Amino acid sequence: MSGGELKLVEVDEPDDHDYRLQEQVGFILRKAHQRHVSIFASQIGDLTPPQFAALAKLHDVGETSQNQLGTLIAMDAATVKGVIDRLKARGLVDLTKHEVDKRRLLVNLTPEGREAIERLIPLARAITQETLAPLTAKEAATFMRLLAKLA
Amino acid sequence: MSGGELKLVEVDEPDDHDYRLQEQVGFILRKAHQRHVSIFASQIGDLTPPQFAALAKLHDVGETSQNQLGTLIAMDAATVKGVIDRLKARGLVDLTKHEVDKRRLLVNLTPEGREAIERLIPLARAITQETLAPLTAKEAATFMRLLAKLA
DNA sequence: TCAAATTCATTCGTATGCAAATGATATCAA
DNA sequence: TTGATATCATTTGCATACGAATGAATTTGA
Repeated sequence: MSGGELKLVEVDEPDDHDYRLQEQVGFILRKAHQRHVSIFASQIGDLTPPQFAALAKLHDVGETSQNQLGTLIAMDAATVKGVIDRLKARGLVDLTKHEVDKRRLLVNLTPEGREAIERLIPLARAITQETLAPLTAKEAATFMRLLAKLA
Repeated sequence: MSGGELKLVEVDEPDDHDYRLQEQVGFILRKAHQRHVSIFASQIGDLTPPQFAALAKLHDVGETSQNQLGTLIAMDAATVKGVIDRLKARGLVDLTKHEVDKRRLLVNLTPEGREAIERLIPLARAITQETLAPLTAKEAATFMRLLAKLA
C-alpha cells in the first residue's frame, strides 16, 4: 500500500452495475400486464382482452366506424382490423358500408354479440377485482389514480 | 297511471350500463404499457424492450441457458427463443451447447453485445424517468411499490 | 437399475401491436 | 373548380406472446 492518497469519485453518478432491470417501471408494467391477461384468460377463455374491449365499447356507444372504434379502445387501424375480422368470423359483429361516406366501415354488435357481452360483463368485474386483489381497497384506489396519470 | 305500487329493485347490483371499460385496470394497464413502449422506441430505436431486457440481464448475470434467461426476464420458452435468435442474428449474443447437460443452450454476450448494453443503460434510465414523468417523486415511489405488488 | 417424470429446447398455430406503403374517398383552399 | 391535404381502410413485414405438441436428455424413485 502506498497509502494516504485521496481520490475524487462521482458517488451519485450511477454506473452500469446499478441498473436493475427488475426495478424498472417498464419491466414491471410488462409483468403486471402479463398477469392481468392470464387472469382474464382464466375467467374468459374464449375471448381475448382486445376482443372483449371491442365488444364492450360497441355495447356502450353503438354503431361506429372501424377506425373510430380503434380510437376508443386505443388500437391502431391495422390492429383493430384484425380484432374485428375475428369477431365477425364468429358472428359477434357485422360490418356494413357507410351510405354517405364510402370510406367508412360501420361495425355493429349482432344479437349474439350483444348476448355475449352482457353475459361476460359480470365476469369482467371479477377479473378487475382479482387483478387488484393484492392491494387493499385504499391502495387500489391510489394505484388506479396514479396509473391513469401514466396512461 | 295505475299509481301506488312499490317495486323491489336491487340498487347495489350494478347493471351492464355501469361497466366502464376506460376505468378497468386491465384496459389502463394496457395503455400505460403502450405508452412506455412508445417512449422506449423514441429513445432506443434499434432494440425492443424485450431485446434490451435480455441483454441487460445477460450483462447482469453472465452466461445462462436460454430457458433460465427466459425465467429471469419473464418470457416463456417460445418467446425467448425468438428474441435470442434475433440478437444472435445481429451478433449481440452467441450460443454454445452446454458440455455436460446436452439439453441446454448457453447464451453469452458478444463484445458487441456488451458494448451495446453498456452504451444503452444510460438511455434506459432516461426512459424510466420519462415514463414516470407525469408523477411527482413521491407519487412515483408509491406507484412503483403498488405496481410491484400487482406484478 | 430402469421406467416414469421432469427439464430444455424447438416448432406450429393463433393473436395482438405497430410502422410504412397504398388506394379510395372526402374535405379544404386558392 | 380543382389541386393539395386529410381521412379511412387495407396490406405487408416484423416482433412479441403464449398454448400445445414433440423430441432429446436428464433426474427421480420404486
